[in-house]
Amino acid sequence: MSMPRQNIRPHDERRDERNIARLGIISVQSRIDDTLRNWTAEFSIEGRPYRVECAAPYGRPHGIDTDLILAIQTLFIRTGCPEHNWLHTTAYELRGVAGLPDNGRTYQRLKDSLKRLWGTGFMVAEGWFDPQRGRRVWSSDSLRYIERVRHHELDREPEELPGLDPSSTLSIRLGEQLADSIRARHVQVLDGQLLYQLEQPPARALYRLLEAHRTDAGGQRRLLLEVGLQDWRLACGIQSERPEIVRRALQPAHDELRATGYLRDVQIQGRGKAQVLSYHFTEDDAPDQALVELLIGVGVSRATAVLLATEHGEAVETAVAFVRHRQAAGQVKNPGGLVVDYLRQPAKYVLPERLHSAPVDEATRKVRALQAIQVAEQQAEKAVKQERQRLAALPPAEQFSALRGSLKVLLRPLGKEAWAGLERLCLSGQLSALDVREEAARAMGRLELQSYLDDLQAQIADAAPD
DNA sequence: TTCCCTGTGAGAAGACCGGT
DNA sequence: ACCGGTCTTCTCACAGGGAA
Repeated sequence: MSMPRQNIRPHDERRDERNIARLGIISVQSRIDDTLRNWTAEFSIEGRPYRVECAAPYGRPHGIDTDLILAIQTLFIRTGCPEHNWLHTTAYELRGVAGLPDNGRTYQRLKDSLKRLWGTGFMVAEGWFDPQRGRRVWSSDSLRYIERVRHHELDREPEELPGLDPSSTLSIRLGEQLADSIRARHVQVLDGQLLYQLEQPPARALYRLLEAHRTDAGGQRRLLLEVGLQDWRLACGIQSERPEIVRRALQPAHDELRATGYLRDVQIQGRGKAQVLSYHFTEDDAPDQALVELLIGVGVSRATAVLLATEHGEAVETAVAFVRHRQAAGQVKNPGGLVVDYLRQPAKYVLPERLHSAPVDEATRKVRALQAIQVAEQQAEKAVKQERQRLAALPPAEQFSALRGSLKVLLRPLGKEAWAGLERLCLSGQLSALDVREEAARAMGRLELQSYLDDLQAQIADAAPD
């Protein structure tokens, strides 16, 4: 059972760690030879070398695995990137954020996908950009997308990854480096609207890959990306070495990305293995990319953000500041909508005094775009705190019933009798359900759940002599 | 079930190269 | 410059099997 949080709609932006996205671990192909369990790729994009060695006992990740890893990272960031690296969610929520249809087959695919992602381990040599030190680290390291997957069924003993169903509760522990890198803000923002428009998984995967590679070390998004076919084949995880097959695999994705306006053009020059692909991105007419990122950060789609930044220029900063101010003061149901409305009809709104600001220079603006991400995360944290306050104010019985689900998951090993005892203590107010849940969650994060449960059991036995 | 992605192979066309 | 041999790459057709 996850903490109540702002629901993510299909059109909201997705977050994605950029280092690993560049490695091409997840193939853009929709089908793949799953007998291939080990592979090594060495390639170079925009002059940056990459070397990856992978083992995937359940087959190489591909197709919807991209959607899933985006959903996992997005949800992890929304819950404030907890230090224990666990994401507690449900198969239903994950499916929704991944943009997959809600039917029986999806849950089977979700299970397969999680297994592939969890099973895939990789050694990365070179090309690891350390955001803390602001430079590339030239060492090799073993990484994993997902460290553990736990699936809890409320009334059944846990099994190893049993079949997922919509009501099941799912806990995913992100790989250490992945989580650390996300915390260090080495993330890219992907346009949910665009992801939603792209019908085929290869097109979505290619969009993610292009975004990761088009951004240079300074954070600037290039308008042209030129890649050698051989390098790009490895970056995309296309298995065939035949140049015409590689092109054929990319063709539908190129068509889709052009049709949605993300790419202006794709040119292919040369012949055979010496071919070079030139991706021409649509010129964002917005004079300043930071403004666009700022808007996306409050939930505006990329297309709309580009439009607004073009039309309104620096007023965007005031608008975003206004919405942040409103958010901090109370509830804003739809921050994206409020920003749009503010920009279109500023007369409707009264601006607080301190938000009237002088025009700022380029550097300040970039810093602010970064801050916007941090602010969004602080907002999420704040929402969690507010929810905690609301729960704390409830009478014991109501508090218990509100938390019943998550307690049941956390404390499942207690057994029926102790559970009944716990219920009595919580209902009578002798124990606070909220405290119990928080302590249990903390204990779980420190891998000390068992000793906590033992303590709790003793407490229950003392308090309720039969 | 149908659809269509992907790998394979045949044959044709092109690129490359050394010899005349 | 021309030729012939060889290797690469392209187009096309087709089959298998995973996705919807």
